[in-house]
Amino acid sequence: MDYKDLADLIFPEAKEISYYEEKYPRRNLKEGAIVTRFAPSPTGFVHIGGLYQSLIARKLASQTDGVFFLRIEDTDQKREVENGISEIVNSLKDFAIEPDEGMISETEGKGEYGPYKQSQRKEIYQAYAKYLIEQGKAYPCFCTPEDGEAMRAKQEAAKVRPGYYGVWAKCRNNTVEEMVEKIKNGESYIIRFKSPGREDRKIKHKDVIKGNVEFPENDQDIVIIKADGLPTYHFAHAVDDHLMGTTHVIRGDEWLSSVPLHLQLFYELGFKAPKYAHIAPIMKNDNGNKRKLSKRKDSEAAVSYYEEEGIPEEAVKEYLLNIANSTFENWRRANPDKDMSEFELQLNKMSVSGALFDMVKLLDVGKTVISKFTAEKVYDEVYKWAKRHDEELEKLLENKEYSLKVFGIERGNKKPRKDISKWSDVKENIGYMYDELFFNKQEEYPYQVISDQEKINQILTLYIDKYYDEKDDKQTWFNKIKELSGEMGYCKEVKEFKANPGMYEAHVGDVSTVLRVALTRRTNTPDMYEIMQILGKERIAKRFEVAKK
RNA sequence: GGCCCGUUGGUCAAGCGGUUAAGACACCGCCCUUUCACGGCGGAGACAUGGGUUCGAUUCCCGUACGGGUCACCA
Repeated sequence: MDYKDLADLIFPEAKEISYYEEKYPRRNLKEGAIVTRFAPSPTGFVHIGGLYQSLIARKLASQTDGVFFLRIEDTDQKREVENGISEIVNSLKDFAIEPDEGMISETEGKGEYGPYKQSQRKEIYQAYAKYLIEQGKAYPCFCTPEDGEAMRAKQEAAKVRPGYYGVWAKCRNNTVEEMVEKIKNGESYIIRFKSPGREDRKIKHKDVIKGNVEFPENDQDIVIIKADGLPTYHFAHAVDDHLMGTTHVIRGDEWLSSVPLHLQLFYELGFKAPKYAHIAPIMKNDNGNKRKLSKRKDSEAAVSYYEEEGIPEEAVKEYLLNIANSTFENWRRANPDKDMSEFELQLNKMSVSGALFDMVKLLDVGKTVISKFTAEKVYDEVYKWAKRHDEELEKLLENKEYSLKVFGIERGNKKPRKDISKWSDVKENIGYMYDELFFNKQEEYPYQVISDQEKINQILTLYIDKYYDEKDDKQTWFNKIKELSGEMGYCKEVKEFKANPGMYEAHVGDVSTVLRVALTRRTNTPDMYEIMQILGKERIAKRFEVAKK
């Protein structure tokens, strides 16, 4: 009886690993090409951190003519969620991050290195587990979960390091005969890796982001195949990333402390280890404490939040790129019109510690991004968003020709307006351009300096009857407001007004404010000349009548 | 608790032995011949802490404090 017999008894059906090594040949890519992946579990919505990782992975692969694939890690059926894969696929799609290979729907994948869903790779993992058993590098463990708990309790009481290692690894020293007998008696078991490591030895590792780190060697006999026959994360990671030709493992830094184990696994399996890039998480300030953005507590942790708010995907990605490489900001200023795909991301310039998520900054990026959109693009995006989230707005936007005019105000010039940072702002920002919204709302008129209704009525009447002409150019239009101010006894020039305090009751700006407020019920709007042009005299007159009450 | 990692203005961050310690967002003021936004100019605001090493430490070493991560048949 030897390890070979044991291996055959445990996995009689498993193929030789040479079969898989041939089936998945090394990728034929140019020197320096990065092969990487996003490997989430289908446990619910995609986290902003996941999007961050995929964005970085996608960029790196694209920059080097490499490959980016999507692998689904569904080895824990307990945590699985319905339509979990579609959720992930669609989220990436929403942000225009397209994998070259991997899952493309709940059930289908594309690419030569699949299946890309771990639950469908069971036989592969078992083949490699069998291979380890044959070499005496893995063994069946008959300890029950209850045994494990008891062991931990004992370790805790004795104040020793917890885990399945050394003298605590009861099943590691069973003879082959004992193991075979237990299996034949029908005892249930799992497969553990027989770690050759020693805790008193150090291992040095250079992480692409974190730099040099030093850890004790791994000496835990970790589980590689669970009772359900599926692998644990660690084992699946080693087998998959080897077979799929991953050159760079980009993942959250909660994995950093598993590196000694992973390196050991790769070594004992005879695989070449990939490079590791451990990304710091995106944090949130919670009452003065930094903590990871949490799926439970923080709505902004889910990428769906950004779609719901109407923050353009470009803005979210630019913001994320900002966090990833601070040089991005400079690049963007130097290249305001280039596509962000032209920016070259550098992994080793990524921050070692987690950045606090800054919504204010994101929205600032958003308004800059939107300011560069054409009216047509703004219209399309707002309309698309409204269809999903705002029926009332959607109806208004059905008048495309008119809406394009509205979105065209102060847009397309050198200094475009920057007043929209997300699509959910739109209704509030320009809703008054639509009569349906304007007249249906019972809002106050927030007059400022000139607030006497008599005076206001006088201004409105004079303006519409005597001064306003649709054919005026902007200068003439403005001169007329000055004239009106003069006629009302107000100062025609702001500078003069300021130079002679107390001399005038109000100035031309205050008169403009009256017009603006009567027209829009806002104290701040885009260029009033353009607004009037779009509204037309008849609608202006009607609004003034209503304002006069 | 053990083991790792980190700590530059409110936030994101350059700098890595000698700098007036960049820049961005936010904030404040002024200007831009009507508001707001944009833009321009200016302002306030930082090297966690104690010891070393050094002619000189934000930069190097050690300790302390604080923060984060990790110690599953979850990923």
